[in-house]
Amino acid sequence: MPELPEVETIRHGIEPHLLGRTITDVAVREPRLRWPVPAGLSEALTGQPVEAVARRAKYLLLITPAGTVILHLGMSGSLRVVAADTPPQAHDHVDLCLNDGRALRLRDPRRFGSLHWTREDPGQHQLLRELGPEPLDDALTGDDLYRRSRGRRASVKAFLMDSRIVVGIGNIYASEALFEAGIHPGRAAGRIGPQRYRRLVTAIQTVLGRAIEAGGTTLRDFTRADGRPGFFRQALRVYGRAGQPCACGGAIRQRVIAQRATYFCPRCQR
DNA sequence: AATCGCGCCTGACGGC
DNA sequence: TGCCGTCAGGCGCGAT
Repeated sequence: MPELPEVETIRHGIEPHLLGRTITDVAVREPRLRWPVPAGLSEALTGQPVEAVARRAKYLLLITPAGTVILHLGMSGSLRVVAADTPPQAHDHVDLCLNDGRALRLRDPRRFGSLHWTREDPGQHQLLRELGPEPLDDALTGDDLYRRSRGRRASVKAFLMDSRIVVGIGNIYASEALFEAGIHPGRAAGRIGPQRYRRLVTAIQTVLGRAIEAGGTTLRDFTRADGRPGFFRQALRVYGRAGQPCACGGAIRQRVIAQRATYFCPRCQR
């Protein structure tokens, strides 16, 4: 499931294939994604050069002079750059055809992903407007998290996964960052001090940075634009390791916190 | 205002 | 072997 490191890996992978290329056609074989793929995309995009391939939170932004394609990969979405005449397989829902005979192909078996089109500033789009800071920017500080967590009784894990607080952290990296910071995922967000929030921000940045360097985490179906898996799975310290020993000698536990499977070491995390 | 629970969807997996 | 029920999981939305 693509979280921030996986989306950043995809962005980096597709960027050289798109930058400066012109869109020659858009083929929508299955418009029923999380929201319907807008009609008239081909008319809007044909002839447009791709000026930039950007990312905001877990959204990919394909920026053209006429507007921006906003893409979310949901749980199972992937992007490949293929020869445009490659026969589409099951769940290959959308092709953006390029003027070099290739196409950017969106596959999404579970169809939790989405594709939006806006002619306005994408930052003002409904889906992006209310998002919190990027975790890898200096904009995110421990003092901010501390301030915004006051009075919150929900778990720090739920707090971290709230995209209005900070974006890009999903189920895997929430467990990993909290382990790295030595904070128990079930602790109420409002009962953690400023020092520990500063440590948490450092942990988030360390974990996400390392995951990006490794090309993301492949659990089952994540692949990069060229089809290779990511290699961060073997570097995961707690996620998916219930019952295995932590470095401290204790056993890693699994529990449902914030409605999701959560992994932690009860000895290292308080 | 914060929090919770739902629903979208398919493939994998386990039990019988 | 094959069928079927269950679950995972991002995230917006409505209910509380």
